[in-house]
Amino acid sequence: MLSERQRMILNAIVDDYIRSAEPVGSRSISKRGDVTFSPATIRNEMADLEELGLLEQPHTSAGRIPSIKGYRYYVDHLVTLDGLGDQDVRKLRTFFAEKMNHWEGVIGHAATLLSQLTNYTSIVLGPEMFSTTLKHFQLIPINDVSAVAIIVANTGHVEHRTITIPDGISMDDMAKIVNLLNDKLTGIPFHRVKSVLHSEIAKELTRYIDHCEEILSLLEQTITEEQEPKVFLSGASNMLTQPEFKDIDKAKSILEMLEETQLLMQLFQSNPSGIQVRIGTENAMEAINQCSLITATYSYEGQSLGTIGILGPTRMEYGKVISLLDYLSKDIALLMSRWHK
Amino acid sequence: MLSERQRMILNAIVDDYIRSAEPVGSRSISKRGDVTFSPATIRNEMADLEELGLLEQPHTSAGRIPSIKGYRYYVDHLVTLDGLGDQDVRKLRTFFAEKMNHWEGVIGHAATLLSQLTNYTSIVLGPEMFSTTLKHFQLIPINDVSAVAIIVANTGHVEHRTITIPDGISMDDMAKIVNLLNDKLTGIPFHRVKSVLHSEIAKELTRYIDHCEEILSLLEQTITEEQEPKVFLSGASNMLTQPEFKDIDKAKSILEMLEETQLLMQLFQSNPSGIQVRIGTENAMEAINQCSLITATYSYEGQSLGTIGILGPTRMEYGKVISLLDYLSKDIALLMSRWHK
DNA sequence: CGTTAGCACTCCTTTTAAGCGAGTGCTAAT
DNA sequence: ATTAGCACTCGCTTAAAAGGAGTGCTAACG
Repeated sequence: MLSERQRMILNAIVDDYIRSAEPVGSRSISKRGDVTFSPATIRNEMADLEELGLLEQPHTSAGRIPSIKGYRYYVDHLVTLDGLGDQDVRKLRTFFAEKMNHWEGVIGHAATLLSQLTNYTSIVLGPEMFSTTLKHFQLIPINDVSAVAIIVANTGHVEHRTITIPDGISMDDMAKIVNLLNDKLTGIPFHRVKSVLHSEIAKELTRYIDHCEEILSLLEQTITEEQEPKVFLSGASNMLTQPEFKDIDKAKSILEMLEETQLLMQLFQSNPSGIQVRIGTENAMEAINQCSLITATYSYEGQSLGTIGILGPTRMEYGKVISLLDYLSKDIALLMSRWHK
Repeated sequence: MLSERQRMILNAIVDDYIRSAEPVGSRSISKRGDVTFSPATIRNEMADLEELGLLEQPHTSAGRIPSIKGYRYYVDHLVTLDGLGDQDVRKLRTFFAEKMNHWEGVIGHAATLLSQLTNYTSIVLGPEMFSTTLKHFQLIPINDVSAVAIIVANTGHVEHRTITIPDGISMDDMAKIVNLLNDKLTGIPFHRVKSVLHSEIAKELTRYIDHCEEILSLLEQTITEEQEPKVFLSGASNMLTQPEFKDIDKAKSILEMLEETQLLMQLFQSNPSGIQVRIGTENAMEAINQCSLITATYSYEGQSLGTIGILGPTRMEYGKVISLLDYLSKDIALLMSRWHK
């Protein structure tokens, strides 16, 4: 349990360090105004806080910087969430104003906005189709051997891919298949599509058409494989602004990680609804052990759909970022519900 | 006009500098084996080459490095295109083997491949729809007020966006409009869609439906706005590997530029078919004045469709990159023609 | 007893100086 | 025409010195 004074001092140190990126000394805290004790007193408290593991010293005779544990305490107990400035609010308001006609637009724009407002890197995961239902399925022939399969979800989400039509399947057959699929699958949640495809559709299909196994597995692939969400990244170069990454090698390993979509999705794996803060080594990923990741989920009809997140140095403006993510995730949810209500 | 010996020396200097990134001295050239003259002789020639503007000296008593003009001469007259190693060829072969079912897959994969094989940054522009024709147009209602418009090109390219249905337009009306559009627009090249929409469609539409101006402009937007090609980027972090960008600020300004899709498209603006090399300040963009950009167009039925490119330091392995781009652009063209023949 | 002034000490950072060495340009010899 | 020899330049590395921010401890103060 920390005393009130210790908490004030810890708060002051974290705030100062977030601004300056340099170890904070007792003198500078004493001069801040909000902590009215002398440097000597503050030094004593700082020694205690260091013993508790909340602060560390880069070397003897340097100021203190917050440890991971220190940031954690700050985030859990001290941070103030007033962080949205006038400009920020104005930009966020215009977020609604811009006409967006597909979700990629919304999500991509949100990513850009986040990185611009924070000067950190933003990572945004597009909506998962898990809880959405199939609205429409269609095959459009391109030529004799290939067709475009188009899948529309009830959220307006569209996926498509080109498939090769197996030999021995006529145009008529295709039309029948499409009708059958629309009959049976419309309104079915995507995560159940696969089983319905196997149980009901397979039987019907064998009646009409030969070679049905082939086309069935093709459709299965087409419909089920595309469920992985898309990742949007913005402001990766902002990482280079941070003094902690002036070392090219550190910067490089982070940027390399950011380029691997797979890894980013791993990073977002366990996202409980609401806002989550992962500080430094609390992140599983080696490359971002000196970073903090703050994520917020956006949801539609109570179901959490996707995630927006900010990656920055552990020395991050937690207050500002948290309130921004909170605000924007609700905005996105609202925007999506307006579309599809 | 350069003498044979001068060309050998220039070639040796460029080759050496590309490998080492350090100013090349007369002594080290003399020891290479392929230029059998003494350092003193080589020094004389180097002084001449500097006077011609092909070499420069970072400071007195340093070795020489190629100037922009020097690289230009190297690329135009000296470079050897044998650059594809065994591994490279093997990886390129597997490019065809992977199953790709939409063009984004091909293009994205090509970008990854290029950056991995070269350790530079690759930029790839997806196919322009300019010369392609409309294959199918469809509106799929999502709910009472919105629908998804889907546009399929004869190349299998699919675009979609959500539109809001204006008041006073019924489902029947929509169906009529879709039929009309498919009748009139199928087979029409995209660049002519707009005018056809205004001339023929507008007349017909006024007969059936009120409020037609509104929906017409909506459709026009939908169909014409989506023609801008998509940009794929890979290996941006490779820039940080190059010693010339160990300076964080230089690296940052380049990475920032790479994040702006608009700028990248500008960069590719004038792309005559075939391979183009732009060295250093030959690039219009300030941020990449210390970079070289090599681009190759890939085409389909004689019409150049899109561009693949490599961005690296001026000290780039021109031979290897040029042959690689040449090879891959033809591969992509072949792959696309196989789909749609 | 909590708080604060004073002071010696630590250690990082910046500055200055010296020496090294790769490379050049010129001259004279081959 | 080519090459060996040599004095000279200048960036880079290493070493030493100066500077300074900040601490921990002790003793004095209210």
